Amino acid sequence: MDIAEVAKVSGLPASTLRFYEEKGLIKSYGRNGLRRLFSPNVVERLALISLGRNVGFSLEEIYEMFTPDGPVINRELLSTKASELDKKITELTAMRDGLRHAAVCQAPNHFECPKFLRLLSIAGKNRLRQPNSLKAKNLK
Amino acid sequence: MDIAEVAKVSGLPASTLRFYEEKGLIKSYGRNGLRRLFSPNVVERLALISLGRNVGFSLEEIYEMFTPDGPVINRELLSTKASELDKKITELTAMRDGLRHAAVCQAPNHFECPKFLRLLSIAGKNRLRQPNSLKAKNLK
DNA sequence: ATAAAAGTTCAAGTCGACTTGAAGTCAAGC
DNA sequence: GCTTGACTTCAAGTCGACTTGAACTTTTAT
Repeated sequence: MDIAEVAKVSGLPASTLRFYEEKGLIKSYGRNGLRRLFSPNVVERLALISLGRNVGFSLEEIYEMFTPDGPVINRELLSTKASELDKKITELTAMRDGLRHAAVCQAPNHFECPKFLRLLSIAGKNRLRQPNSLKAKNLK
Repeated sequence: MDIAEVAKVSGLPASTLRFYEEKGLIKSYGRNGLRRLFSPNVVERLALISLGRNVGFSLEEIYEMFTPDGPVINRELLSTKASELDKKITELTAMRDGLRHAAVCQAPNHFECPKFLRLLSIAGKNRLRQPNSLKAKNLK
């Protein structure tokens, strides 16, 4: 397949496909002149990448998970990521239920509704976000 | 509370708190000299913002959902966002199950495992990502 | 054989969400 | 009353994930 065809069936712009190839996320198996040639199964891989992006993984995480060096699959990493998703599903669920309730709740604002607060606090099991610079700061 | 205290209990750097205030996501109720004064319930609001960020909402979405103009709450928006989360939960769940399986699967790579592919294709109900420029392009 | 369409590289630009730096202002303890 | 440290503003920088533009090459359709 040429890049335009992959773009069409994947829904991703050609620029993104080039960018992904540069990052090692996909591969073309050769060239026709200058033009990249892709095998059809790149489409499946792109679907996986897109799904990964949608669930909040960075390109780097996706690379680590799905581009093993040699025949070695990092099973521990996969389990870890699965657990992270599990935690996130809890948060999403709490937020969803909170929103659904807020949509019908008559409280003047969300913070005066105990039900809303309780739903959200479920996600609060694993509380507030950590600053990016946590590690660096802690060294001092 | 002064900004350092809010930073401490929220786990967010002061720079982020200033940034959020500038964006209208939080408010200080006044100043002591130059210094901002925050009411304690800003902490609760910050927890909601952090949760929102964690579930993938942009600051703008969070603003729209939780900073009503006047007493009007946009209930339809909240329902819509709840449904988006529902869809996302489906994706997260599929990815989680795919990863959990891949972690123990003996197939040489994930794309040769029918179970992995089937799990992911569940999320494929709502398929590939759309290019940013979809609308613009379609006008022509 | 030639011109348009489609592809290529590489550098620079964009966008959201912050962070960092410089330069200045306060308030609190000594 | 003065230093020091916590705060302030505002501009600029950063990072990830792409996108865009310019200059160029190759098909491909006429």
